[in-house]
Amino acid sequence: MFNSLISVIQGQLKSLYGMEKAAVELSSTTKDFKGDVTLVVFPYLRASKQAPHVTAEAVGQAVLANSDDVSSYNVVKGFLNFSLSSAFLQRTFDVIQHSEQWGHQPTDNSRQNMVEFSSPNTNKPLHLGHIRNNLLGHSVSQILKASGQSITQVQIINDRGVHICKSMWAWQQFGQGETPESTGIKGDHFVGKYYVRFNQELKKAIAEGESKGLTQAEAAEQAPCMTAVQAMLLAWEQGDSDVRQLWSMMNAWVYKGFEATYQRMGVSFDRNYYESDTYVLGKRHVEKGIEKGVFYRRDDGSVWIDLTADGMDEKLVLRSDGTSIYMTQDIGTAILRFIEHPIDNLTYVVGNEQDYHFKVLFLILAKLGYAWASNLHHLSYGMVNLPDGRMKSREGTAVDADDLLASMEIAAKTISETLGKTDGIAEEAKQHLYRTLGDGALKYFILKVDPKKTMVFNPEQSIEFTGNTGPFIQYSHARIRSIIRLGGDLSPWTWSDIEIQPSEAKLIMHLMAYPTLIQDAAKDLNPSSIATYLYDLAKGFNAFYQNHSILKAETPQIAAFRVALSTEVAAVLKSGLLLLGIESPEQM
RNA sequence: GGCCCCGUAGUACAAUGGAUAGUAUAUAGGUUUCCGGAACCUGAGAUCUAGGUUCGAUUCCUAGCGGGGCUACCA
Repeated sequence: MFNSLISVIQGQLKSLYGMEKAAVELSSTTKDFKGDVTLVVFPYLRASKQAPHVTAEAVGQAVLANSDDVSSYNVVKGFLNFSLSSAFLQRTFDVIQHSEQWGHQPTDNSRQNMVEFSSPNTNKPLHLGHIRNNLLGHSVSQILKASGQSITQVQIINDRGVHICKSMWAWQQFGQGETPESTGIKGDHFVGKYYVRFNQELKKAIAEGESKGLTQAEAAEQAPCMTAVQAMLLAWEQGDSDVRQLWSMMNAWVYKGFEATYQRMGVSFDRNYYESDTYVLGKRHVEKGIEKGVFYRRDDGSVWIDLTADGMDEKLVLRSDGTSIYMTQDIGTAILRFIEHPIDNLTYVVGNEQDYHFKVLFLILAKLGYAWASNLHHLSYGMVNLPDGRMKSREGTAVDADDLLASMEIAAKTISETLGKTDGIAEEAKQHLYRTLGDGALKYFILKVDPKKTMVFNPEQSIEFTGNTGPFIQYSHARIRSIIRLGGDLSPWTWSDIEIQPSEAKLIMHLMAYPTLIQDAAKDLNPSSIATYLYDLAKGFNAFYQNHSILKAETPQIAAFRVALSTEVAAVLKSGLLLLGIESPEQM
């Protein structure tokens, strides 16, 4: 929206100081100064050869004379503050009002991006760490879509390996044939129970080993349950039908459980990859890489890449027995995805403990000669800690995803009932509402934090519904919608009926920033900027609402304009919350 | 040890190199003739330390201190 103003400023900088295509950046004026947008003139002093305030004055005067976007200006030291004209605000609001979906770009099918997220192990239920991953993956996908990209959402499920064998072995030993159905336990929790059981056995065996003078590592290695699990893993690799059958059955239980959790969180995938299918991929590429001289084989048969010249280590890419590791699989899967799908970008949502892994992976793919290696992105997010420290699933301090979602819903119910605002809503709609509000609180609490930062999850604070929270924004939205409903039929209005008030101008400018915000959030893969924006918008509207009557405005035309403005604010609140995976109720 | 990330009010989070470092909680107070008070308004409270670059540094660079992660023929 500032394009014409920026080009006027550039034109004036040229005619005043002979600057060709000067960089012009406008920022919004700090609240304690008069004006709407600010140009910092320090960068132009070299060309103007004049004092900051003289330069600012000269530019201000020239721009005012040549642009009807601004109505006045003032100068404070090197800061040139413009006030936007009514004409500019009117044009801006007209554009917002007449756009199909303000802020969203139409999907450009030539911009294909694949987002991988979630990617759980199948031996235990999802926990709080997975929640951050899923919320980020879903939100970033929505943001990329809104920015105009075509998105494919995928996950790779770690369905094989030593972890699931531990659950399998424990179930075989102690399960006595019980199932999720027979016990009424959700499938993923059921399998997780046996993972815990295995670890109890292991702990006992280690204690026993240590008492015989073994080191902890030796004791763990020699523990009977561990050797049994290793044997089971080998049998799986060799395709042993009993083991495979057990494996399929237990994974199926887990998938059923996961599906319920995903649905509850509101996330979905266009395609699932399974590690049992992909773990052998990549070997062929390793062989080719050896021929190219990218990798080298050691005497024991293992294959490595030397990255010391790039400031990293030597990394293994194939074991000496010829089997794949994670890296091998990821090389193969990435190549496969670019062959199978017409994508030009691939984004991995994975925790920052794997920063090094992805650095190496991307470098290897570049060395193998794939041009798209520069279009691989790692959305690296920080861990979620509890107020008293790190979560540890083995110590039982992990926050279970299903429990957390359920308790948020209960908290929402309690608060809503206390406030007594849901009387008269049908019972079924109430259930949905509590869920929506609980989700809103949780999702906003997690997504408002910069993804790359380690965050503290405080259960008590996460169910707060006042202040900088999801329900605050949901409430603001619901209240606006309520007013609009009350308004009913409104008289027609034109700009000649309206004198835009300062707080209305602020709202228009806030709405104006939405498209750029989405583009920036997409570029940075960062939903937290959306959260901050929505909170500020809701707060700005509430301040306006406090001081100006909407339906009982001075004239019916002003009332109609304010309803129109409110409608656009509500639409952006709703649209922005959806980018965070949060619904906006009409009533709460 | 090596490599990477992070240090902002009591606590939790903001701040494309720009003005007097924002917001929420907690804390002290205020707003009932009014469309939804889950709201609004006011007060007090912070950039780990020492250098450097810059007209200007929470932001960039160096060193130190503190916290976390990675450093497996695990994923």
